[in-house]
Amino acid sequence: MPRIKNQKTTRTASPEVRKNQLIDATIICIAKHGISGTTLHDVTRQAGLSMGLVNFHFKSKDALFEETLMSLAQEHRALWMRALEREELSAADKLRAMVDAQFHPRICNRRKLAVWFAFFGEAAHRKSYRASSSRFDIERQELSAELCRLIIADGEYRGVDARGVSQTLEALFDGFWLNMLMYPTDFRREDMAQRVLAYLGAVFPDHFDGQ
Amino acid sequence: MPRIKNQKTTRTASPEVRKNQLIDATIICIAKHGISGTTLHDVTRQAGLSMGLVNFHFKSKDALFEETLMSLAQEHRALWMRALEREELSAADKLRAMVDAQFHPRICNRRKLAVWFAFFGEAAHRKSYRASSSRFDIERQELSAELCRLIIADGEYRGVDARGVSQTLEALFDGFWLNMLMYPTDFRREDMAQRVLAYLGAVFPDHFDGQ
DNA sequence: CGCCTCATTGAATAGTCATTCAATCAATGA
DNA sequence: TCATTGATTGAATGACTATTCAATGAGGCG
Repeated sequence: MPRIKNQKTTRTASPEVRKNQLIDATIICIAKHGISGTTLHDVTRQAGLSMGLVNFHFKSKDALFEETLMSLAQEHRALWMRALEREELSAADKLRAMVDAQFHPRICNRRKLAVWFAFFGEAAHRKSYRASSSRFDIERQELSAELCRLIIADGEYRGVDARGVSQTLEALFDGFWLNMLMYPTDFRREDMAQRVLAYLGAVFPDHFDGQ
Repeated sequence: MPRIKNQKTTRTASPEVRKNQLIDATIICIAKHGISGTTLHDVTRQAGLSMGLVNFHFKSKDALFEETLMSLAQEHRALWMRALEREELSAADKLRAMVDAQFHPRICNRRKLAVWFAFFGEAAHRKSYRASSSRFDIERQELSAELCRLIIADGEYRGVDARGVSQTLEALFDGFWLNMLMYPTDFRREDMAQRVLAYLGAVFPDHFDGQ
């Protein structure tokens, strides 16, 4: 197998490589020890680098944490965005794809969920964390409400509120995530997408039939 | 107005009074500064007491935090338990009462929600936090599943899974809580109970009619 | 009134940790 | 080869904080 040149282990590397390396290490450390228990010593050891590097590549520990959250949020967004850009899909199929994305193993696993909720726990009193996640959350909320509107029009559903359904969806996503993190044996990843689809089936029976 | 004797401000007070005072102060501080940002100096100042008192009344800062979480969990449990103990209520009414309890202003307010999620954020890596909340969560999960079973039998609903509905309910509770904390203007407390009832109406139309 | 018990105080202690920085080292181009 | 640039190291610094404890004070009881 031919190696890509950049992957050779050199002592020095480009800032971008190092930043990603530190962000990855931060995710592992926060998942293991939480935000309050994660020290720069832990992070740099996990990354196999020396202490001073964080403050060389990032303005501060806080900045590292912010970029870590941002990186999670971007990864998440990229996943659900891909489905929505496929013009050939119906509104219902796009919504189905959003559900799948939400429970995709790349973002919906123990480690990442632990980090998400570690940040949510701090978000209440840290504007910057709230800002990072809210930007994409609002965007997704609007897109899913729009999809619901299309489905309601298409199925001529009476007494169903698009905004209500999309907010309920959002709550289901977050709530299942939390319970998967806390009670992984009761809330298994493979079942959760089905649970959400069952909800959609109850609200939009013509578009999401049972099972 | 006659004062109750114990409320007189004396320099010394019973350990129980002091512990509650410190727990209340802890809730305020965690809501304001998060778990990592809450120091014993903050807590004791908030409580109007001196630094050394925490380690006199509690084994450690950690123990104070654990008892704070426990106190939140107990308060929560007391609220939904009260409804379930009223034998004259139907299963559907009991479920309705659980929904109301979940969004009761005494527990469902910005301050308390911030503290709940601060603890959830740490729960991933702290067994003691997980244990505190899981004990009651599991109890409630089983009770709500039992209520769903009764409703399904009573309404002869086909293709509805009691466990699935109760897990979905749990996710809705947690998910709406999180979104109320993060986006209070979009997710207003008064509407959230309605959203949950709308879900129940979609699943059990004969027991929870629209509105 | 004293005495005793126990809550309370806050300064001292010991430990942790983010951040800084002078020195070192690798790579690149002249 | 040498010089320059920029990444890397890790010990030193300084700030912060949980915990301890000796001294103090209040309340209750004989």
